[in-house]
Formats: sequence, structure tokens, C-alpha cells
Amino acid sequence: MSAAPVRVRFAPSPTGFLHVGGARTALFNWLYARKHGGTFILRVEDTDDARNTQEAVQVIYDGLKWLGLDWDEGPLVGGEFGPYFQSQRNAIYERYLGQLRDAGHLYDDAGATRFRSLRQTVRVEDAVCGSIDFDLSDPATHPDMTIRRPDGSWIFHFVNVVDDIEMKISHVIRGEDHLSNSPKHVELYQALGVKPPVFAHIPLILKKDGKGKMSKRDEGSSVASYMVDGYAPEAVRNYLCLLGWSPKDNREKIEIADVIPLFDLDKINRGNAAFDLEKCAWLSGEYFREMTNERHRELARPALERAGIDLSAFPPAYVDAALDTCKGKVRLLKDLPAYAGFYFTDDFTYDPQAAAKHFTAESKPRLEAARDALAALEPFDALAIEAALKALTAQFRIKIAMLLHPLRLATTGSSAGPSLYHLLEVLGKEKILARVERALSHI
RNA sequence: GACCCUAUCGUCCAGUGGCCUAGGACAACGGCCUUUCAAGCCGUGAACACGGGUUCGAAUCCCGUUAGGGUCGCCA
Repeated sequence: MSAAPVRVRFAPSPTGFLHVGGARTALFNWLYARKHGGTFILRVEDTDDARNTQEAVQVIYDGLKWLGLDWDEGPLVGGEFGPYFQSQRNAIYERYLGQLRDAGHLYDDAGATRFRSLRQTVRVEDAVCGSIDFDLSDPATHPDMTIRRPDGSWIFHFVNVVDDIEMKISHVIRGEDHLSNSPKHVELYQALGVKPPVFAHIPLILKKDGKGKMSKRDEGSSVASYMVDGYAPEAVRNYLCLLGWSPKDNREKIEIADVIPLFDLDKINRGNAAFDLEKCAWLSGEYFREMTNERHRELARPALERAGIDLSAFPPAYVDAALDTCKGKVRLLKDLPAYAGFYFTDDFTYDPQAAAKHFTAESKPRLEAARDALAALEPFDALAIEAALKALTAQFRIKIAMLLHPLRLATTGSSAGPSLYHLLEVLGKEKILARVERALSHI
């Protein structure tokens, strides 16, 4: 066994879209590197420069960063094997092309450069799928691959292999859709006189019904969609770990630090997996519930800002306290503005169904009594509020729910929300009294 | 069509010859708890694709069938 250092890479093409399957490929590479103290490299395969834009590259950075997948070499961080954009590696490709040409592996075909297959049986050693033999003897089914177009631009197979050689990649961990490409790549390694890396083809992510691989049009196929919907990033990363891998002990929620030592290539499943957004959302809820208040605020603030709520108009301590009462109450942050909006505007409407039910003649005197009790209350905290409201139930001889429902509706406009006692404490006396007054006028 | 991969509840995962009358999770359904909504707790239904072998014994090993997925580009 050689002690060659583990060097893996994620090599996306900047299309302006980071596929969730690509993200998982990046994750598995990252896990493997972290487990072995290796190097995780980001390489941008922008051979088709018509599509290559700064925004498209940014999408990749943003998605990886959001998932917490930091790269050790690549754009933004540098490294000794750069540049990390294929569009900037032309001289290197020319050099390797010359090597192949000198060895007689190439021929011209209408201006394009093609690699003459050795017409052999190629064995691909795959850490996930095992050894697979491919018979390349029939040109009809395995035509010679083109490696350079007439316009001088490069084809994926060639530059991908050259870069993996140049960057000393030890393990090529990629989607199973590349499995059939591997024998071609192995032939290139042979022609270049380089020992191929270890391959590991990981199963594909299928759409929810399992019919075909998840594609751009499918819900949840883009990492950006999870960012927009407000999933907990650690939950999406956790869910991705569980697609094709498992800790073997029935754990579902598992910290990434606990995944690293357990992860290994030969533990990866061979079968494709359908993506279950529902379970991913459930995990998101679990993470929100258990994360620290600070982490939750950090994620929640931008979600509210994006919905047009200007948090800077409120005292930071108020915003923090308000967000803390909402932590773990929604699974996705996109639902937070509707859930917590009442904290940040007095101009809300009453849920019509709830109003019909709770803004009644009976509730009017109760609301008035609650208003008076709260007005006189000192100190004004959740505990005291609870005690004061409970005292009222004896007076009216009702279950406390009969008092809390109308009060919640009056102060938040909704029949669902954070703990009423806590929300009232955060809202404060002044707002509460004004809101109850407004509600009374509607009854 | 050719080649390659795969095959356990609707979905994800556990199970690597006996501990399996197959376990967990999401989802579904029922109940409890409860200041709303969630959450939590308890419970129910739900699977080894099929056919042959091998073996004292198979979800686990072999072969075939079927089904699903992938690849067959001057896309990556």
C-alpha cells in the first residue's frame, strides 16, 4: 500500500446552477478528505467559456459555503497546483496534447483531434462498485473520443484527466453517470503513462418518484432552492450524508463531526436513491429546534429581511428576543415571516376564521379584564403574565384556553404562534394594550 | 438496441447464512399531553421483485427472468 496523500476534488462546470447531486458529490469528497487528513480541491471546469460567468462561479462558491464544505485548494484560496480554472490552463493541455501526439495516439478528423482507442478490455477499479471490465473493442459502440474541437477548445475527458494528473488527485469520487466514461479515461492515463487514481462512483439522486435522475426542473434539484426556502444548512448536509450512506446504527440526526470518522468509500450504497424533501424538511426542523439561539438568529434575520421586514427599525435586543420565541417553531425559514411578522408591524389583519370563533360577545369582557390585569402587572415577564391570566380564569370560571385564544388573536392576528406568555413579554405592555384596544373595536 | 450499475415497507437506511414471526427514520393513521401551532410520548398499518439452485438452514451466496437507473456527443 502506498502512502500517497489523499487528494480529492470537486470539479463542477459553472452553469449558474449547483445541483443537489453535485453538492452530495462534493460532500462525499470533502468527507473523504477530512477523514484521511487529505486535501479537498475545488476545480472549475469552464472549458465552454461562452457559459462561464462570474455569477455562475459565485453560485458554486455560495452553495458550497452554505453547506459548510470548505476547500483547501482552488479559487479564492489558491494552492500550488493552480490555476484552478480550466480556462486558464491552456499551456498545460497543449503540453499533454504534444505528448500524446508524439506517441502516435492522436489523429485529425475534420479539424478535430481524436484519440485512437487501444481497442482493449479495460478494467476499472472502483471503490464503490468493485472491478468492472469494459470491452472497448467495437468502434461502433465505443467510438474514438474527440479531445479537441476544431476551434481549439478542449473536451471534458481530456482536460479532466490531465488536471487530475497535474493536481495529483488520488481518488476520483464522482457521480455514477461517469462510470461509463471511466474506461476512456483509463486509456488516457495509460497513453500518458500514469497510473489511474482510485475511482469511486457514487449512486445518483433520483427524483421523488424514482423515475429518472433529478434534473434542473425538479423541485429541490438546486442547492439555491434550499437556501431560499430557509432549510437549516446543517440539516441539508446531514440529509445528503444519509442518501447512499448511513452510520449503521439507525441515527438520523448526526453531527458532521461524527460522520467524518465513520465515513468510507466502501460503505457507500450502490443503488440510486430518491430524494425525500419531506424528510429533509423534518431534519431541518430538528436542527432549528436544537441549535443555539445565536445560530438561529444568524439564520433567521436574513430570512426576515428577505421578506421585506426591516429589522434595523427595531432595537436589537427586541429582535433577538422575538426570534428566540420562534426558534424551532417552523421547519423552513420561509415560513418565519408569516409566523413572526406580528412582532414587526402593528398593521396586521385578523385571521377571519379565528376571528369568527374567538372575537365574540363572551370574549369581550374577558379581553377587557386581561387588558386591565396586564396593564397593572409589574414586573412584566412571562411568568407573571401566566400567573395573572390564570387568576382571571377563576373569576370567569372558564378554561384558560378560552381566554388565551382571543388574546392571541388580538395581539398577533393569528391562531397559531409562539408561546403566548413569552410573546406578550417580548411585545411589551404598550403594544399589547394598543392591540387589545384595536381588537375590542372589532368585536 | 448495446454496454454498465442496482433490486428490503410509499421513501431513505439497517440487515453481510441461523439472533428476522425482518429493525429504525420520514410520510400516513389513531391516541395521550397541552396556552395555539408545532414538538414530545404511546400505538397501528406497511417490504425481503419473481423463478431456479447451493446449504441442515437464505433477505443474506450463485444463475436466470423481470423491473428501475445510467452511458453510448466536437456537453460536463
